[in-house]
Amino acid sequence: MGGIGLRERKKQRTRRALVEAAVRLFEEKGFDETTVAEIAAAVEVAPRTFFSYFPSKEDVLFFDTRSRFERALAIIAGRRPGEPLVDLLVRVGDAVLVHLDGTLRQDDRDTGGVDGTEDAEDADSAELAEDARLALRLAPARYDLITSVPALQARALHLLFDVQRELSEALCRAYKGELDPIEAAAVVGVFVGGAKMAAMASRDRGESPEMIWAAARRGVQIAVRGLGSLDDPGRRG
Amino acid sequence: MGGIGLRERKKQRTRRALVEAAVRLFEEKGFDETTVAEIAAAVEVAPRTFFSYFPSKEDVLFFDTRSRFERALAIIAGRRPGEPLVDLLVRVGDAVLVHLDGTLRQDDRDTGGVDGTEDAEDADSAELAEDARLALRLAPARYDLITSVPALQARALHLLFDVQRELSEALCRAYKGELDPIEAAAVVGVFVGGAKMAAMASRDRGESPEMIWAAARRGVQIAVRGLGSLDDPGRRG
DNA sequence: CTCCGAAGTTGCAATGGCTGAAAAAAAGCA
DNA sequence: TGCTTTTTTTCAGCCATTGCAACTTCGGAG
Repeated sequence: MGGIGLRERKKQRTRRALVEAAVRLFEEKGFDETTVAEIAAAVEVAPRTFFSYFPSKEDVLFFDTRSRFERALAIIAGRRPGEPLVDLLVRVGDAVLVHLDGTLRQDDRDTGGVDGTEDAEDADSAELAEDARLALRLAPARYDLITSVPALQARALHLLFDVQRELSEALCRAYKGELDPIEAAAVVGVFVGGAKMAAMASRDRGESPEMIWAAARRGVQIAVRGLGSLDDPGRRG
Repeated sequence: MGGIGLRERKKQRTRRALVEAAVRLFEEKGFDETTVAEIAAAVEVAPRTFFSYFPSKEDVLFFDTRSRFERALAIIAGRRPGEPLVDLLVRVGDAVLVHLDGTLRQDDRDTGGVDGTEDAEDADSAELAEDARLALRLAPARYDLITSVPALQARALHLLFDVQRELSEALCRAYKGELDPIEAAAVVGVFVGGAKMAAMASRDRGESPEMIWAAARRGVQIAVRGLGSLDDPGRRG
């Protein structure tokens, strides 16, 4: 069921056209001021069709969340033997967030026991690369929108939450015997929570992308060392 | 502007009636199957009036979030001199989450420089107590709804996110010179993230309320000790 | 090459959340 | 009681989202 054939190709093209039109319109007129009908019209599709591609107006902005996230799962499943928890988490974080190339390069069918027939796999990875290209192009606009439109922020948080759950399970599996389910969940929550809030705080202060990234790293560092370490008198020394 | 007078009292009564009717209907027929019109009808108000009390159908379930959260802010602002970060956070967590009494008792206008005239303050705290009573009564239903209805879960996550931001700022103020804004945000993210995901994992496994609470504590513990501590060979000893 | 079935698209109609504006009712006050 | 301020109600309407049935297109058999 992967995807060859004219049909599938056309579908993907429409999907991306919808994403692109949506982002452009959201930027130009604002999210609330843009109607689904307008997005559909821009792509010359019936409004009804929009909803066969995306479950809601918000979701069009998260078209690649699933595949991005599956990379993360694969990395966890492919834990290197004896790899310490923190190292693995950092690898996952980098892979997911650097989000630029990665999918564009083609050298990483490393991990996870996945499936796929010959043709289908080629077609799929082509689509994946195309999606990555699109994501790259839309990245700044998307970022602005998600951080400034409440409805999109809410959607993002909810998606992230669900992702975290699945990551927990994967982590638990990868560290069977070392982490119980509760611990695994806590680990993911602590890690993601620290990075997320630190980055957000940095962003709120109007800092540059580099500084936001640095803030996220500091957040992770605090997660790794533990809150207790902040109480030590005479740190910063 | 606090609230004495028939007018204000009536308003609060209507507000609570809306909450109560909404929760009852959501439980009976499901969230999606309940219309705002029905909730309004149950309280004998015009549908339009519902939206002058709550900005959305979801928000009716979070009627006391704001005041609950303000307690948290007050506790942070009232940091005991020299109190270690972790201790304060635990106090905040307990105060907010035990959520049962607390507001019902009347012995805690301790912290934070707030305002209020004589009468208004009395009236307000009466309302607060009434809200707490209502919250207590609705707690189980509310819990079920929020954890099972996606729209409500999303709303809860978004509210929590905004709260975390403000908590970060408060923390930064309470530990001026000890925590910079990024650190403060990371601290809150790590703490809340750990507790949240651990509790959720416990819940997902169908565990009892006590175990969920215990899980949250373990999440906090991991947040405090740091992820790094989990890599130490021979913990669990 | 043509015809069939699957997959996808469209149009239509309806539901229901949410909003703005202006009229009507209630509460507070002189 | 008569005037002012708040709230509620009415009314009209936008738009997201959905179910359904008709219609089109693609891919593959014969």
